[in-house]
Amino acid sequence: MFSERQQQIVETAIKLIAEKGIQNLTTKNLAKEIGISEPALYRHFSNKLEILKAVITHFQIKMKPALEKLNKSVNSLNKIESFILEHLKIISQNPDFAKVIFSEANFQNEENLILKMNKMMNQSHKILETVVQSGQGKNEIRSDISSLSMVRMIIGSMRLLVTQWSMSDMIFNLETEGKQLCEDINKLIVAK
Amino acid sequence: MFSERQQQIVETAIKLIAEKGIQNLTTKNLAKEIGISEPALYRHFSNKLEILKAVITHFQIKMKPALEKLNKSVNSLNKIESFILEHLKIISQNPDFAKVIFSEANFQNEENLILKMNKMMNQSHKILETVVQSGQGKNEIRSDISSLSMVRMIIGSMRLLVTQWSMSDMIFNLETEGKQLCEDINKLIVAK
DNA sequence: TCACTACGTTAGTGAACACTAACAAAGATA
DNA sequence: TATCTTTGTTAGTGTTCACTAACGTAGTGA
Repeated sequence: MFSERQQQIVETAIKLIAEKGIQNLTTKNLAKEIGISEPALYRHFSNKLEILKAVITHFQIKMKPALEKLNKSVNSLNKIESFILEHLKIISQNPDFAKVIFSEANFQNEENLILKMNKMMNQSHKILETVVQSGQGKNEIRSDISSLSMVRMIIGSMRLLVTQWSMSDMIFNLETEGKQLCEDINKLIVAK
Repeated sequence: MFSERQQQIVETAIKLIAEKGIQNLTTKNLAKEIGISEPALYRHFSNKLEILKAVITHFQIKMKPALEKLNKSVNSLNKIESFILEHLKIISQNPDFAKVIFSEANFQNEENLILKMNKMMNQSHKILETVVQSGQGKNEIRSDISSLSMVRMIIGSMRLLVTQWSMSDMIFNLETEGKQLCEDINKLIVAK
């Protein structure tokens, strides 16, 4: 789908945003970082907006495995644990993601980009909500709490963990800290 | 501390950011929205960065009451409920806040602004962590979960709720939904 | 009355922005 | 060999950016 050069452009764009925010993503900086001229960028993308769209598509592709691995578990609690840890694994392997992926506001000025980003997020939330509801049905997860609140707590704490990791300049191990969070979530939501 | 005109500038800046993101905050747009000329802005702030600093200070001032009301409760669970609901109350009264306050990445390009923003956030987190730990000591809150995880879940779910509210164009009632979340958090963390 | 301060204005600055016109050269195809 | 496509270059476009110089004027206090 994307040529090698296109992938290089997208990955460099993410790197630039991660370093100094969206305002650091200029065609000049992008071309310089790659080592080509500005007009060369336009041989691979028709304009800057297309590059940003490709950035989001890139996230979608990279994050997909985290959702696919859910089905390897049978138990709902294991599925939730897998959901969290697989996401954290991918993010810790691609540290630049952390700075960009949860900052929806970055793309706020372009209607299309927000929609694309929201769609991606909502998809994840719905999958997790299905898992929680199914777990409640099978009496693996406590049923006195709404699945909506549970999903908010699981995803909310995961996102905050990533934000803290990224803002602390990756000072702690994301996956280790994630396992601790998983254990604690597990204790809270398991059915008695 | 801030003159009336300065306050008007800060509030209009927040409005512009909320509408179309940080890239919509230009001196031209700001002056036009207020109804004065661009150079007039510079009679009240020496440059644009000072305006952004004032935006964060504005948040600090507006959010302060949410922390002060904590001491009106004795019970730890009530304190946590108050922490969440007072924050949500202020945000729902100032809807523009929602779009701006949790988008740390917006200010990523200016070292000083990130520090100022992080400091504000960490202060909140520490206060809440103290409340949780004290609640665990008094056996009001279950002690088999680390206070760090609890704080992450409470603040994480609260932030996600605000993000969802803001991204859905305030389609639901933030305070009503917040009360439901509080109830569910309460059930999860109360000591048995 | 006169000077000073506060707060506006118009008209403009250089720098940075996304993007383009025109051309060059290497490799594949006819 | 001749032509076309792909992918790069240099040199530039008009627009927008934050910010400034110079000036006007109403209100205040000596």
